[in-house]
Amino acid sequence: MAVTSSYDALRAAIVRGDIAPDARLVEADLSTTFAMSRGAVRTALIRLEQDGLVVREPHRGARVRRVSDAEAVEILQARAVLEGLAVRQAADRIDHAGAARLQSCIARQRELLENGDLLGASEVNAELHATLLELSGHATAMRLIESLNAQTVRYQYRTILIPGRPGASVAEHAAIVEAVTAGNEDEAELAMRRHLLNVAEAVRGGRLPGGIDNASRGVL
Amino acid sequence: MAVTSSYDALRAAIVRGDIAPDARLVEADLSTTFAMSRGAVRTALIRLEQDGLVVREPHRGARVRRVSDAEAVEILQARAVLEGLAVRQAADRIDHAGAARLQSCIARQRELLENGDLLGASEVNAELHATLLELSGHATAMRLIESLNAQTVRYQYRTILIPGRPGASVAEHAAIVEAVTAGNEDEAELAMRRHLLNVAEAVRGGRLPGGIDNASRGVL
DNA sequence: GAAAACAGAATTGTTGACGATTTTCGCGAC
DNA sequence: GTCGCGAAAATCGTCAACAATTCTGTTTTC
Repeated sequence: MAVTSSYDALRAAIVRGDIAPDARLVEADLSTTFAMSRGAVRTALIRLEQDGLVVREPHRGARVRRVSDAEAVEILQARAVLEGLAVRQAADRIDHAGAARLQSCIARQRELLENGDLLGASEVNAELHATLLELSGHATAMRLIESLNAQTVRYQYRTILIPGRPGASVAEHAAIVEAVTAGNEDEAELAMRRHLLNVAEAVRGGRLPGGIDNASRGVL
Repeated sequence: MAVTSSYDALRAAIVRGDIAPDARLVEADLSTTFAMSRGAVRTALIRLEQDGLVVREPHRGARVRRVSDAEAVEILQARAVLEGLAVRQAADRIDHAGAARLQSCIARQRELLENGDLLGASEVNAELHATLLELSGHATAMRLIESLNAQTVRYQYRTILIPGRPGASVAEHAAIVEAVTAGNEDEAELAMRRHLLNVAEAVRGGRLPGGIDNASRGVL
């Protein structure tokens, strides 16, 4: 079984939201909670800083980086064009097996949504994006998108709570999959960009109704 | 003034090409040549690994990462869409001062090229791209592109040696600047993508001075 | 003569302790 | 009451030494 390095463990904790933004990351504390030497924690923090998940100030320690709403929009814009590139390439080299996997995602997401399972639909959402990336075979785009996505998972749960957004999302996904399976590169890229720019717009403008904002912020 | 950290010094040496790809980076050696503690060198290597400039294998040390031709193409494709995003935003918020700076780049590049100064033209090329990024104000795109560019500077000198490429390049740059100064977002993005995908095509097909066959492929 | 086994060298990884810097907190002056 | 000031605590940064691992060259054995 995978010996979870201090890096992986810390990364997962931050991405998952177990550690809140701006929370201090004291090397000594982490070394005890993760049962690892301070040196190991230190290198993990350095790597995480380069990942953009952590900020370190000299002699002042590390904190998990808070990404502002404005920056989340920027990140989604970058993802939009990069995933556009990926699906373009996916459309170019799509085969029957790949198409089947994509269709499966769509079907399951639609079903989960009809049952009101927002969380499950969100998971399938991530799976769909991951599948598209894998089918693209574009290692560089994959690496960049993975890195960007890690910084904004916190926002996933906010956008999915915006009324009407899940329904629109599934329609947009269907359009992407349709274009990819048809081998239509231009349309695939366009559909992906539309989709992610819509999400960006939701983050930018779509202030969540009332107190749900704070609630979701604390939750994950 | 700026105490060049071990990280900056090593990074510059690798990016500049002073240290060849696949060259071993022994911590003890580096610590003496850079007059810094082994610990500092160690953290620098970790950061560089996360940057994608260095690979480290357990107990086997670090080497500067060699990027294959295929990967260089991928990186240029990623840059194409990201810089497309950047110039789109630059076109949105362009002003007189910014337009003047861009025109200056074009004029100087054209002049240098007429005098046969390929190296100078290449420098102005980098300056133009940097200026466009700065004018876009898109911090995220800037960060990503900077990181990608550091990995492929080695290829700059190969593409510029391909007959006909510098001339085409200046024309493509002019098209980009024209679209940006005109505030035409769609055309700016398209022109930038055409430009960088042409460079990618030159890297892919143009095995050094041998094949001039790179016709502009239908793009987007 | 070739392959396996072994010893020595080279290099990385880890640990613990110590120095440096920032932050915190108590205390006195105004 | 609060503002400044200094000492103590907390925390990071660095260093040297040691352990662990891989590499290299030599020797042994078949």
